[in-house]
Amino acid sequence: MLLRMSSLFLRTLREDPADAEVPSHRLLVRAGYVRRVAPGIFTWLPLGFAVYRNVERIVRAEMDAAGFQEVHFPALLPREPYEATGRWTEYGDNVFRLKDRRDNDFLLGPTHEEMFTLLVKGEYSSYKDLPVSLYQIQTKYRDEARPRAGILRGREFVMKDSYSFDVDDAGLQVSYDKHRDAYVKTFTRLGLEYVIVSAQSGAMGGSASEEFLAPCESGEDTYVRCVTGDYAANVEAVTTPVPPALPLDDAPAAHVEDTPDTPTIDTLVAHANSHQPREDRAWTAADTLKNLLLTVTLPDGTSYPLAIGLPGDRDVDMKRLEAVLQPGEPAPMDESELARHPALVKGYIGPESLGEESTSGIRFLVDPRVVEGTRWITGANSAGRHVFDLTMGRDFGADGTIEAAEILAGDICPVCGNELQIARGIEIGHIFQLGRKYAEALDLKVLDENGKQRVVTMGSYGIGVSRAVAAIAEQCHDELGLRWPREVAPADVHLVATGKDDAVYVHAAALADDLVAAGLRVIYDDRRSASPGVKFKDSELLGVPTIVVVGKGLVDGVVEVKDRATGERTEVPVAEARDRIVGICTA
RNA sequence: CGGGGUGUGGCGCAGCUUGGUAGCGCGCUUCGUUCGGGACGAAGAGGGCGCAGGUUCAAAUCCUGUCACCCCGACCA
Repeated sequence: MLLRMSSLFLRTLREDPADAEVPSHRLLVRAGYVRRVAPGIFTWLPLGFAVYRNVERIVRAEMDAAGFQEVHFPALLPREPYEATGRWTEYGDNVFRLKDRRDNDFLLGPTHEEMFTLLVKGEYSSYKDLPVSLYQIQTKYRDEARPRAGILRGREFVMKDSYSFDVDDAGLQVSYDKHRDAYVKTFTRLGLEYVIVSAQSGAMGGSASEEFLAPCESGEDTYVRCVTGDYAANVEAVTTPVPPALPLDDAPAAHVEDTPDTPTIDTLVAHANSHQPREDRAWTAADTLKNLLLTVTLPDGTSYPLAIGLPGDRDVDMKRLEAVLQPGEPAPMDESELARHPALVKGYIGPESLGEESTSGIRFLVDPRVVEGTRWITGANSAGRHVFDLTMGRDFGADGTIEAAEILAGDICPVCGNELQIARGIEIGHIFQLGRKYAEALDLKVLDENGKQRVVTMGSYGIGVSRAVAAIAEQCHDELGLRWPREVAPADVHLVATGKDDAVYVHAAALADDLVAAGLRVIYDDRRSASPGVKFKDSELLGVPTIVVVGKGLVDGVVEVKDRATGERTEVPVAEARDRIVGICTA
């Protein structure tokens, strides 16, 4: 493959595009790989499309190698299958909807669980046919409320989605593990640095779920990892280690105190330290118990009140809260609802007024850190007063625990007890055990060996193919431009001819042909009008891994070979150039 | 949906406060010089200022309305 810059459909930009913030977006536009056509919708230009195809090729190769079979659904889909699983309405504004000339409803597929389930249902009906895993590489459409970061979060994007079908949970686990292995191979080959984190399965339902995240500042997902490397999880899925219970008798008896002018946790702590000093150490915000009131709305429109108690040094993480309450949607309790619970004194709500057995009857869940024997400063259910040394298990109880507190750097690893770090990443893959949700909704069953109907259990596995291109760009660039890993790069060699000497161009063209004949993909900058500076800048911007310069060294019988990633440059005798370059590119 | 911001040649921007009929850089065309780190000179092509009303002798500039886009947040398999 030989691309001549003089005729290549490419225009690089000297300046950053005004609408690009993240590096991948900026560089992919500047280097002429993509162009925006509408918010979250992009055109791939020749070099960008070459990279995209390389990523797609690798993904496909690894799926095929794992024994998964490729199919291809339409992106334009009828309403009915999505109606059957309730997602026609559930997806809301996020799905692109349209009508045909007869006024029938259609949608542009945001995901294809229904279609795969129905496909298998239509073809298979025996346990002997299972397991089977099918996949497709498809353009997906989601009308994101706010597309952002260029290719990273678009409204049209390409995704590889796979689905496994098994008769039982053991089979599902095997299929899941096979996909996990295939993903590990795929992302490694793509040259991506990634972490595998435990995740919530989200609205898709199901149980076991892991995400592949590419660590990166621009990433939208926050995850934690243990300094020892034995634990990583999406913040939504982090579990808080439960501290050991303390003896109930060690704490002083609970006592109510007047605490004027303490509207915030900080002022309360200050007041406590000056008026009710603790015997062993100073009070901190972590010694206060704050009780939040929520109204949780269920999909059927009904709602119920919920109280959450957590240490005062932490806020509620709405994402975590929503994840655990799903499908319920939490919102702060409004004044009118609050007014219906006379036992609650706003600002001074204490645990004694909460709980299903209490006067309010409101379900009360506490943070896992609130274990038996812990003593708290908290509301006394009386304006202007707080209760001190209120001890869990002695003075109050709860209806259960809830993982809703924000995760902070330095929190304890649930596996080994070391500290957790917080980092951001791009979700490039997600695997999870769907279970029987879709099979049940769409009645996918097979006959087992006893002739009985069995609901099939499914797994669902996705790789963001177009997003992976951006993720690689995020991880592989420097201040000069992109630095593609060889296998996804748009070419192996970027051959630059400089100067005005015809001999240089004759020689460079011959070298380009030789390299192509040796099986390399070559971009040859044969432009006579561009200055050397422009050509060097462009070669660095485009990010092809090996840059070869034929120019002023030619009179001394050498060409220059540069490694884009390391910056290393070597002079190579002309006679050896071809073999040396081929060697580098095929190493 | 809430907050902030921006719409002016292909791209990046100035001009708007204090109305007078649009400018700069990059890119593009032609000629000449140049040729190892985004060359230089000269001559050009290309927009009527998001859109719709209004005020005015006169509107990119003022007023009203509207649309779009970007960023932060909410939302998001």
